[in-house]
Amino acid sequence: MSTPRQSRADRRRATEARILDSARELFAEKGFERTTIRAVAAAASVDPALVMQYFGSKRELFTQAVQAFPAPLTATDTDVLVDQLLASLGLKLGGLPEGTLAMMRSMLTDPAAADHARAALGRQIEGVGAALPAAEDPELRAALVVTTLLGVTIGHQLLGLAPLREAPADRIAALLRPAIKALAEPPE
Amino acid sequence: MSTPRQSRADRRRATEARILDSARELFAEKGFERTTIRAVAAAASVDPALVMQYFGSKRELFTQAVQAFPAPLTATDTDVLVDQLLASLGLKLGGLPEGTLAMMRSMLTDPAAADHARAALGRQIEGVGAALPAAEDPELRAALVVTTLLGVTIGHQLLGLAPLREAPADRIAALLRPAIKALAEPPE
DNA sequence: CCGTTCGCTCAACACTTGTTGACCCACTCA
DNA sequence: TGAGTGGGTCAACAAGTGTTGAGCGAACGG
Repeated sequence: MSTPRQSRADRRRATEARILDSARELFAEKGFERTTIRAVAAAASVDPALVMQYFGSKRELFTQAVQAFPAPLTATDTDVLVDQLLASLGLKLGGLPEGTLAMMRSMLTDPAAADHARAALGRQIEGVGAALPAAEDPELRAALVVTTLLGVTIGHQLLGLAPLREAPADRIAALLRPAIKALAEPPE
Repeated sequence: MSTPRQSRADRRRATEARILDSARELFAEKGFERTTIRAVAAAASVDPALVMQYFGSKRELFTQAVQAFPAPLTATDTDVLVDQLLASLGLKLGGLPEGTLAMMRSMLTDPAAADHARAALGRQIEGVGAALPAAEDPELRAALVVTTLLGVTIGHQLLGLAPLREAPADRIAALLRPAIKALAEPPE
């Protein structure tokens, strides 16, 4: 029993990761406001003070636990773009990363999260807009594409609407594809 | 000065309405959690205790201030349906009623609001589904239609994304229409 | 082997929140 | 005019929050 199975540094890293995981999960489930440091600490089997010691503040914990929306896309072909979008917005197996869900969950009620989300969605819109064929109002079209997928994701992942929860992912994608294309391409 | 300009009952009704208006506004702007009874009372130039006396609890105040999503639609023709949807989801002049915005704002972070929203959206989906032409998966299509418009509304009214804020409402409606129709009608 | 580091806990503070009961006073009405 | 109703305020409580500083004890390093 002279040497412990884990070094001090290992334990330290493990605890920090455990806290971060619990935080991500709770933030994704309940949002920023309703998630308390004490609850995160309890979920990670740790004292609340330790969370503060490691992350400094609840805000900073949130920032570290959450991850931004998926990186902006780069595609030139509309079909490829649609594929990328459908894939990136969580319709695939396993859903979105929990950090992204946490971000989205708090987007409407937390000013800082709202800023973050606005910026990330803005970048996403910019990326999609650049990839759109030379149509009128590419930015507006891109914004509609992105917010459409945002709405479906919210209804699916955050609200858990029954028709969406029960439908197979590729069926949703198949139905969504023509709609996205209609937004992306000039119908005239 | 023997008779006041307003009867006691009138004043009573007026202050109650003032409280309700302030509450609606604040709930719509900051959501349930971040809106405090004290802030509502201050906005209505009234003592916090009076808010409690009139509405019993913060929850009850929220319930009374908020109003559900628009009533389910009844339409048999797809084009008419699309018109109704575009009109009902706040793209028209003046935007959505503040009570509905309050509901949507708190939808993702407040369990009670989430229940309410799920139910209302469910009814809306049911209504749209019933109006859809006899296609495959009418409920799923309806859910996609509704969540699509939900996403655009969130991006527009709650997040204030620039491309949507700056675009004229009928332009948005014009671009959205083919997409909605693509969701509603079997492409095959 | 012993002093030191450091991961971690304990107890408490300061503050905000929803909520309550006692109270005041202008209006009502007999 | 005088008792009483009721709109409205004041001060306080109890619970929960983020946050902090002192301290314990096991792992570390010489």
